[in-house]
Amino acid sequence: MTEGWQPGERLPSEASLIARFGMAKGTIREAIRILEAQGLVRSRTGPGGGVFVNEVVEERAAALLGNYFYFQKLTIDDIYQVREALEPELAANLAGQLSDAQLQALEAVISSYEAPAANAEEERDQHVASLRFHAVLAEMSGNPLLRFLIRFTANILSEITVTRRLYDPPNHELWASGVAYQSQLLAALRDGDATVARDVMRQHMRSAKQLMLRQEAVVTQRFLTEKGKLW
Amino acid sequence: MTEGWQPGERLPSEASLIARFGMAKGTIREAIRILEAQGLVRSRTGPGGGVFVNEVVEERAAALLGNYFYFQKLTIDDIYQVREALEPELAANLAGQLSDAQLQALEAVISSYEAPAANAEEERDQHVASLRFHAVLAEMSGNPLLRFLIRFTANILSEITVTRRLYDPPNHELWASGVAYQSQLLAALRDGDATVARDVMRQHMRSAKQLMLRQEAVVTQRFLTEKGKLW
DNA sequence: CCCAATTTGTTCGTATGTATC
DNA sequence: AGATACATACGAACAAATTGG
Repeated sequence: MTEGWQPGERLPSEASLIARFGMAKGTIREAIRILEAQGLVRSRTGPGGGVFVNEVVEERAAALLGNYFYFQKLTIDDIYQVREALEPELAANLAGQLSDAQLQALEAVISSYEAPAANAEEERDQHVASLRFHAVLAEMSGNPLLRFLIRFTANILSEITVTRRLYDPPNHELWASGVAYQSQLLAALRDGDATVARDVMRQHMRSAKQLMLRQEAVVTQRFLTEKGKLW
Repeated sequence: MTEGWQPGERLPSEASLIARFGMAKGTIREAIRILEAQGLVRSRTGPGGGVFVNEVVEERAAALLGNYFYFQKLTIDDIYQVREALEPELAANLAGQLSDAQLQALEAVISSYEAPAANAEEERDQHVASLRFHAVLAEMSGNPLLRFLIRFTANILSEITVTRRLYDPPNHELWASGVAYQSQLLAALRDGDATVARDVMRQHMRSAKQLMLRQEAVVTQRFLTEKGKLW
């Protein structure tokens, strides 16, 4: 950071770091691992290889933050309290701002679960896909903080849904109301009506929270893994 | 994680990990460093020492997440959009829930900046302390996610304020309105009036945002003038 | 206060894997 | 196909820190 290195730039080779700091290879390598674990650098072997500055990607940041909440006892209530605050804000923010291509992308997500699920596996996939709607929507926000937080919370919920099998037994009510709210929301976004978009999203959150609570409030006692990831 | 180890429990010694995985000492140590960088373990030398499972602490989680936003270039607008959504929710949530001791703790924070600052250094400290009010308030929330997010955003703002010297020149208006809003908020929290608490906090956020944006504009102008860059 | 045992921390030399030219 | 320039891995030795006798 103090050197002002940008993503893609190469750090000095192991050999030169050894010389520069007067330390042994093992020590230097441990230091590099510390940076690598944080997602700040990546290393490549071979000629032209080396250690390179890396822009921390969302997946890594979310996984690292997930480690923190592995030890906290998050409830469905906790997560939805935050979602109820953030999601309507996002909806209002994006109303009238989306291109036709973006609106079509959102429609495509909805269409992936507008038909009733035939079995438990499909039910699970639709559950995850309906949370993916929010991740896709957040992706369209110009606010990196809001975007990250909404995708992170949706991801946690997706994790809980999959690992705790909250999709089983099938909840037709949750499925139907979710599709209805998201369709209404899409219309409001297209119309550019921020107030309606905010209200619909707020109702959507409150409704989903109640239905999820009914499926049973459960804590996250698990690392975020690839399973159930939205990206 | 798969072994179900809890914070405080000891991992196998380096020697046994070397034997168990059939790898060299350096390789095992790099693996441990990866866990340590994430805040998941800590290691101690000496007899009775070793590598221990560690509950990821908030500071570490915030620092790791901060690495992500180091590359995302957040604006004052971005941060306040999230604060405007989350802080009123927290205020409403805590109304009527705080003990006398907690209310007094909040009063103590406010009192640290209710007298006008004498110089720039004091001005800076008061700026930071007024953000600390929100961190202390969030600490009292039973929602770990909401608590973390509010403390994280307040921390980012505190950093921006200090590194970009947003406290200079002194802004008497920001200082006075901040104290007034926080005092009103405290009264509402004591009265247990969630609606008023939410509204006061919302107003506080909107006001603070406007004033911060004005400070930012001042800083930008000063920067451009100092550099002699005109366009 | 010192010594011995235990465990992580560091060093150095060597060998291997991998990607590029 | 082979030389080269990197990171990766190994193993043995030594250093430092901590605890208990």
